[in-house]
Amino acid sequence: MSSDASPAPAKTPVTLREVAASAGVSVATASKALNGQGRMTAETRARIRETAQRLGFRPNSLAQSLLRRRSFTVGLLTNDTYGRFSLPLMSGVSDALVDAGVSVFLCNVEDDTRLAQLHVEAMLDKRVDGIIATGKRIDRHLPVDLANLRIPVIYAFTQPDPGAIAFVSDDAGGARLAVEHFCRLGKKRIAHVSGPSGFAVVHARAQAYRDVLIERGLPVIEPLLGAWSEAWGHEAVGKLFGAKAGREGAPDAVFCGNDQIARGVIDALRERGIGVPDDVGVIGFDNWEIVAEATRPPLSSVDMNLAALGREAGLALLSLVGGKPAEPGIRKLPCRLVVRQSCGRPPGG
Amino acid sequence: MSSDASPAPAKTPVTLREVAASAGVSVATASKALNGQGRMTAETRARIRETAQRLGFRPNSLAQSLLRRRSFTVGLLTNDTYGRFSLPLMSGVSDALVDAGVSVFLCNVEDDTRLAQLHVEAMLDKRVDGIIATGKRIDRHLPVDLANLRIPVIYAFTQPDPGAIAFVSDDAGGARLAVEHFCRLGKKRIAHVSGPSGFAVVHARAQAYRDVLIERGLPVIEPLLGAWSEAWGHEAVGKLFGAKAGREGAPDAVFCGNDQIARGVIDALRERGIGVPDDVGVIGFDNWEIVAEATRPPLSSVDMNLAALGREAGLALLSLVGGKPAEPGIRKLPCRLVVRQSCGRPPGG
DNA sequence: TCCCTCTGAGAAAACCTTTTCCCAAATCGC
DNA sequence: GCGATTTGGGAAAAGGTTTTCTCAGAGGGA
Repeated sequence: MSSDASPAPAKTPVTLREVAASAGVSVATASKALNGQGRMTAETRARIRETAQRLGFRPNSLAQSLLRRRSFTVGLLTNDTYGRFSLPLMSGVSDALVDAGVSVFLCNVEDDTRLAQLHVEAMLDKRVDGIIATGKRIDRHLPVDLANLRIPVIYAFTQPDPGAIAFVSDDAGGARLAVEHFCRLGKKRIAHVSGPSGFAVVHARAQAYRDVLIERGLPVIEPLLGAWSEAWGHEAVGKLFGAKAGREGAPDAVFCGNDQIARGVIDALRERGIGVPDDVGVIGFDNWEIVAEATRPPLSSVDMNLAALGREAGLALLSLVGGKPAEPGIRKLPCRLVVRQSCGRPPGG
Repeated sequence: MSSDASPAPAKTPVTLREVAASAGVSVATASKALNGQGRMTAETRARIRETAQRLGFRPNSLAQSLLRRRSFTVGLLTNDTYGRFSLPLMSGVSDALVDAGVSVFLCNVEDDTRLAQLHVEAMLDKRVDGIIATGKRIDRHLPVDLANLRIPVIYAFTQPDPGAIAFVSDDAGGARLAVEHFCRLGKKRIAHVSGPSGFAVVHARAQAYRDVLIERGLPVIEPLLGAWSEAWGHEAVGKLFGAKAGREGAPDAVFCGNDQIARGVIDALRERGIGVPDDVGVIGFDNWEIVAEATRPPLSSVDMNLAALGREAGLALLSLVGGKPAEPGIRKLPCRLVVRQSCGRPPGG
């Protein structure tokens, strides 16, 4: 009974002091034994370690943080309510940090300045080692100023402050991927339907679209800019394919600014009796799997690799926290084309 | 120059000791002044407060936590990668806690037991005050055992351990809302298409569906159970509306188990030339706005009030952390019907 | 004037860990 | 056998705050 070895669910966590007492040494020695510091006989070290193990000792992270002036904690600020973009990103961040023992505070601040301020202050009070700012769209600022915070800040998939470090997807590169894929499939008249002209990414992708077509000597159809919605995709098909029954001059491929637009395009094409992918190929953007896979046919789409982006942002923050300086600026990470069925098969394939 | 009042971005945070020194009192007095404790002249208290303000003093939360044995931090565990369910829930949790100064660690553990274990231990080491467990579907367990944790655990929208406290949506009530709405609209033949029969919620909703119809003396069409997908909704229409051209005996309303199924149903009805909502009304479940609003016509849907559910869970955890005992058990929170256009208008309305 | 009570404020312990310094004993060289 | 070095381990400070206890002085009553 006295040698009960089962790790009883202690009501209060066991401290280093108790381990030391139980092993018959001082707390200093116990600390050194567990951290591989100091000098002592192998026997002493082993005994202390065994005691700690038996008692289920886990160092109090709060005390460590207080001493080291590092909380092993970072804040992730987002305004993406449904988390469609920020959760994959967050997974990447978390993934990069968990091995370093760093946990992530997630704060969804919507677009509420007061709320954002409140959360930032709470995080500062808790002595987070750094902050990652992210959002639902690359072009929009978060409703709070993170510029002079005395802790490192990394921007990921959101509009950075000048002089800051930011990770974003290479939208132009992603667009090239899509359009070049259409070219390889032998498409000759490739159209582009995208979101509102107020977004910088819309223009970046549109320009890349034009560049590829010009390089290949294919006709450029002026991109149709509208909204990020299915309804707009639907409407755009009306403009592209017109009232004329003949398919002379009509596109044989449509590259869309996001998956919802693509979905609207596909639905509208079906309503007109135009087959996807046989008559017209379609590629979306975002690779929002739950939508892309449910589309009929399953939608090919450009994936922004948000998890990888999050991982990079996490590692960069870690390095900054570790004291390594880093160049300010915007780092673009490559996209990746996920081919499903909506874009068509290679000719003769 | 010496009276520079601008709150300079100090490189290192100002401590209570500095405030005390600057105000010419001891740290004990300073602490008491700022916390409204102890006895001192109003003048002294005001002077200390003013000094703290001027210096931009913010108490180090780590030191406070160490002393109070409370970190003002909770962990939120989820396995919902895209966060469709957990982010609205998380917003509610966060909302309930932010005013109490409590921050939330979000850990997405996918379905990886090792990862889950790792995160839970990290949170325990950081002395979180409690944990909220949530998931993407109410029926599934998280891949980690939270039963004997010596800190309070609340389950929200996920399968709880026996003897635990859980908050879930009232699925039967939500189903009643939908079916009764159809009844009020004068629908006579109401069908139900839902997800896999492996889910308890599927049966709860199906039973509520039957109950309402029986109460009203309307015919019960045996619910069609399949998958949570558009494809299944599409397929189910084939079964419900058969090959027979006549609409004798065919449903005039379909209540769907989620919005994706509903979407599939609507698409399939359109393909058959059946009008929504004029010929057949459709109601979905989840009220996933980004889908429901993009559907043509916009989809009426049962909303599970996830943010409210998160808020309740947060408050319950707070109360538990505060030492107030609570009955174990499952609390069901009411759903709410969001009426858009897919269900139809009242007769003569 | 003396004793008692109140008032305002400070000293110190506590929370838990890490790290620097220090000391006694043991070992080594000669 | 004696001084110098190494070895094993402990005492104490530090990190920033809160809280309890203590204490000097002021004011009141007799």
